[in-house]
Amino acid sequence: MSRTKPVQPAPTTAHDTAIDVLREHSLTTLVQRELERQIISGQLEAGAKLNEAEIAGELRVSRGPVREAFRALDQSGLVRTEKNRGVFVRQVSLEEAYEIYEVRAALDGLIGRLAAERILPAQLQRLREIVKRMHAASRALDAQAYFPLNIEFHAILGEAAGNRALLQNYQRIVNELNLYRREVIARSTESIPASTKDHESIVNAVAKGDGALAGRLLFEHVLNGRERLHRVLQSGPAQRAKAAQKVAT
Amino acid sequence: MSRTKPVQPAPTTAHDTAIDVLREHSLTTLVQRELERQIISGQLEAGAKLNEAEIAGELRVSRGPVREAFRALDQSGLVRTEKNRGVFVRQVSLEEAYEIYEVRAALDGLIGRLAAERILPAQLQRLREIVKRMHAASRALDAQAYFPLNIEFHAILGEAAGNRALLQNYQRIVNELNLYRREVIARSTESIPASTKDHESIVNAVAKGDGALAGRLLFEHVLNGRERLHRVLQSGPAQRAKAAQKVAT
DNA sequence: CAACAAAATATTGTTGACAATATACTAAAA
DNA sequence: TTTTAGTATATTGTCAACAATATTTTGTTG
Repeated sequence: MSRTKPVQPAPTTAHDTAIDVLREHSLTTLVQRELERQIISGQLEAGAKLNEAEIAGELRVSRGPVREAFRALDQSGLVRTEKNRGVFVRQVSLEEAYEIYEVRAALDGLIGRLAAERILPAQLQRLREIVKRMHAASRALDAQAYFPLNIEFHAILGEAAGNRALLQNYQRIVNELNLYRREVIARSTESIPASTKDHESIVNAVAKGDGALAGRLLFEHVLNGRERLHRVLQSGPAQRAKAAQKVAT
Repeated sequence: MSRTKPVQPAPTTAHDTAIDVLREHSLTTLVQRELERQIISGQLEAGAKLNEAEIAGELRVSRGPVREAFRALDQSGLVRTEKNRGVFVRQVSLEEAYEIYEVRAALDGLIGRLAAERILPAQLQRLREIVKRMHAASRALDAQAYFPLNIEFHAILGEAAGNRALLQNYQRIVNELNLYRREVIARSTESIPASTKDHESIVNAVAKGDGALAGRLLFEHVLNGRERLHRVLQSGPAQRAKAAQKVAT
């Protein structure tokens, strides 16, 4: 917490911003964000039990704020609460993931539709550059380079849609899907070429201002991703390990 | 655990259920539900400040569970929190309502698409009956009878879609829209005939199993509703009061 | 009387303590 | 050895007190 370095003569902006952080955010918010980060990043893995006292101790706060953060995380679908037993990082089953994919498809479809109508030239330019880099990563079968591009691609589109309520719901859904750890497996290099083609078509539709087409393409893009996941999961443990290894490298 | 009541010879059902309620739900959950109910019903009106101590006193609990419930409600979009100032029933602006309508359209579109594929004969039968009653209410311009039918109609469709994740997100969105108090105004008798026609077309598409059509119709149905709202709001204070009165009666 | 300053009050933020429940452990019996 | 009952420990649920911050009231000054 104490960013105040006694050595430094001028406790200027650095100190002020630290104060501002505490002025704006309560301990509950800080705890919530930190746990969110740990869950999303996989640092806290699915199914893990969150011990109130332990977390409170690590973050140097009392159990109150931790419990409040738990309620928020529960509502946002990142953890599940069992009365008198504790809270656990949510495990998303295959069936749930399937359902969530459908919801994401609908929201992404809307994003495409709106983005095609409202996107700014600068944003379109960024999309084109990303697709270009995706092609390169695709040719090199470089998953490590591809996935951040994929995330950025959808982030730009979400932004371009210009609908805060939509973006908020979308983000929550995407977070939930990321809980489905096995999804990582699906992020094998196999799906990259097809996915890249999808992205290119989407950008073209958006560039044309064809909202209906862009919406449909994005809708199908998400469901295609779901099917790719399905196929990888059915390919058996051996291939799965292999696919996962490709990613891990 | 000890169900053995030395005094009572027959630990009756009423008592058992009360015990079960406390076994399953924490005070936080109870507070959350009660506040949800009051907000949705309008008993707590938009913008109202929620006083921790006051609510805790009314519900006979301490402030802890109330604060936890606040965090959950905040996350679900029903209240807004200002640090060191308190929590307030969320006020949804016209702009926000517009955005939320778009999200609802997308989700309702998905509901239509899925319901057309998965609906059960019994559910379809219920939909047909509702539409029949809607026609009656429409002819009589009976808003009081119409609106519950409308709610039930969409509830059945949501159920028929058979996607829990979807239904959950849908419900949250609808709750948020209900915070837009002025929406009530839009529920004037004027929109009933058009809305009824929409519903009839939707049922037909669902009955045919035409998911694409049902989805599109529901998507447009929601956006039509938004436009009807827009028109009523632009019709000026006089007409607005008149329209509201029609509903209130 | 208006505007400002300062005290008094009310409200939220945080903490630690206690109660209720679940889990882990130990020992006795089959 | 396995099972089970009972006990000890750990963890969650709830509460009340304290600290920090906002709001209101009061009083003073121009």
